[in-house]
Formats: sequence, structure tokens, C-alpha cells
Amino acid sequence: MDSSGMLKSYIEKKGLKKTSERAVMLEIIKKIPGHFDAEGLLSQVNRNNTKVSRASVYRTIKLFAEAGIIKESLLRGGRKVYEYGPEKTHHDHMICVKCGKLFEFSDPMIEKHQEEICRKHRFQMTGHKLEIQGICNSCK
Amino acid sequence: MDSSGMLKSYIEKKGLKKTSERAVMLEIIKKIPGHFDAEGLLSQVNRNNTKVSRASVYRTIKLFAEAGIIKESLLRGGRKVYEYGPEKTHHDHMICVKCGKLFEFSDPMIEKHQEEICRKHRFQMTGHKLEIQGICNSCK
DNA sequence: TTGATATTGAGACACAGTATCAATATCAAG
DNA sequence: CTTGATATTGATACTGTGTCTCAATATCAA
Repeated sequence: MDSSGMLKSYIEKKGLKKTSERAVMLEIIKKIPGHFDAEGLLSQVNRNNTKVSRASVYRTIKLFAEAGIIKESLLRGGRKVYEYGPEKTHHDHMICVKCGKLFEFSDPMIEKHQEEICRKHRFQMTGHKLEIQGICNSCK
Repeated sequence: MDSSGMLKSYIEKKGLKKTSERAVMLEIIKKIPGHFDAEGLLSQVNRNNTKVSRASVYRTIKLFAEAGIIKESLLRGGRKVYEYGPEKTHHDHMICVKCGKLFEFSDPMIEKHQEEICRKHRFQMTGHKLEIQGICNSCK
């Protein structure tokens, strides 16, 4: 299912209502290639003719995350960072502490070990975040 | 070296000064068994006869972290969480999303895979954080 | 004892995010 | 189409976590 469908079914399931604000935000988020945060999205939404209030941007981001349309991917200096992509597979992040650039990676072996550990501790995993800090190749 | 020694040598190295506030905070932190945050420490410090201002608590926490006396271990709802223990080895966390309990674990295989990935990407790792969210055994 | 300077406390400030609430938009039922 | 119930919005006040400022004070070497 595409993200518009996901939003529609989430809205129906919860007895919510379709609004132009949500439609506008979804269209803009779809076009963002990488990561984004609430403030950045807010200014992008209000850059053009469209206009959505700060409160609604935050509310809608939360709604989209609950609907599975976007994912909260990490915290950057106390700021939540999201990314579009219901079809995207899970991945982890490397953050360069010098230039702040973000690199994605995924390692099935690490995932496997995590599952192993959870089994051992009888812990039912619902999600995880792995973040490696360091210095990237071009900053060395 | 114990934490008092670490503080002393860090202070000397940086040309800083010994103060009663720092001593008081170190004594209290030493007695905290698990994790703590700035606000919790602040109220603990000011509960008794001792008194340290909010600003100084935050400043001193930062100083202790730089001196290696405490470690920033994770972020919990936008709040930084620390733990005492210069001798403690690195470990990762499992957080129960129901009861909020925190479990520690460490897995050398995961660490190894992380190093492998960093080598592959020519990324010089300086630190990492792995956090598994889920439901703990007693909350199932 | 003195002088340089690191430190402190109090409070203002910064920032991300949430709560409040009256006005408005949506939508199902008639 | 109109109506009524209610979900949503925008404006703005507020919260929580942490930082900055700056005058007063404590520390320490000379």
C-alpha cells in the first residue's frame, strides 16, 4: 500500500477526518529525499502558498508516525529526526561528529545478534536504534 | 585510578579549581547505583543540608563526563541520562516500553560487526549507542 | 596578603515540543 | 442541502531541559 492509502485507512480506522493540512504535508514529505525534522518541515510547508500552523505540523508528524507513513529515525542534538518511507527497510546510522553528515547502513548479522540477545533475556523486541558516532572519511 | 583521583588530575591538567560543590556532587553520584539525570541529581543534592545551584549541577555533570567520571549513557524522552562508573565497561540498553525499566547487556559479537562496518566505510568510530525497545518478561 | 582568575548562584534566555481553547472544517444522518 | 456532532485548526501560552550572562565570591599561587 502506498502512503496515501495508509493515511486513508488509518484515518478511517481511528474515525478521524481528512483535511487539506494533512494532504499538503504528505505531499511535501513524499518529496523529501532524506531526513527531516519538524521545524524544517514547518518552514518548507509555509514557504509556498500553503500554510500550516506549527502546532498542526507537530501533531501531523506524530499522526504520520503512528500511521507508519514516516519513521522516527534518530535524535540529533535533542531534536527528533524523521524520514519518509513505509517501504524502506530498517537501517542504522553513522554520524560524523565533525561535519554532521549522516550515513546509513544495515547489517543483517548485527540484527541477528540482537534477536539472539532478546531471546536470551526473554525480551520481546519492538524496535531498536543503533547509532555510531565517529569521523567520516572526508573529515579525517 | 578512582574517581576522586580522576577528578583531581583532570582539574590539575586543565588549571581548574577544587570546590566544595564538585566534591559534594561526586560523593552523591558515587552512591547512586544505576542511572540518573540532571534534574534528579539536582533535587538529591539539595534534599539534605547541601546546596548547589541548577546551573552548577549542569556544569558539573558536563565536567565529570569530560573527566571520564560519569558516562552519558542514553537519551530518555529528550533527557540525558548518565551513570557513574569510570571502571565500567561499555554496554548497551534494552528499554521496556511498558514499565520503562532499563536492562543492560553487552555483546562482543555486535561490537565486532560494528568495527567491521566502520572499516568498510572508512569511518573512524569514536562511540556508539545501541538501544533496543520492547516488552520485558514481566510485562508480557 | 594580595591579585589573577575560576566558580558560583540567580535569573534570563533558547529551543523543541505540548496543552488550551475558541473558531472552523468535515462528514454522516435526516 | 441542512444540520448537528465532533475532529481539527491556529494562535498563543506554557513546559521541560538545558545554556548564557554577569556580578559576587572562592580558590590558589606568588
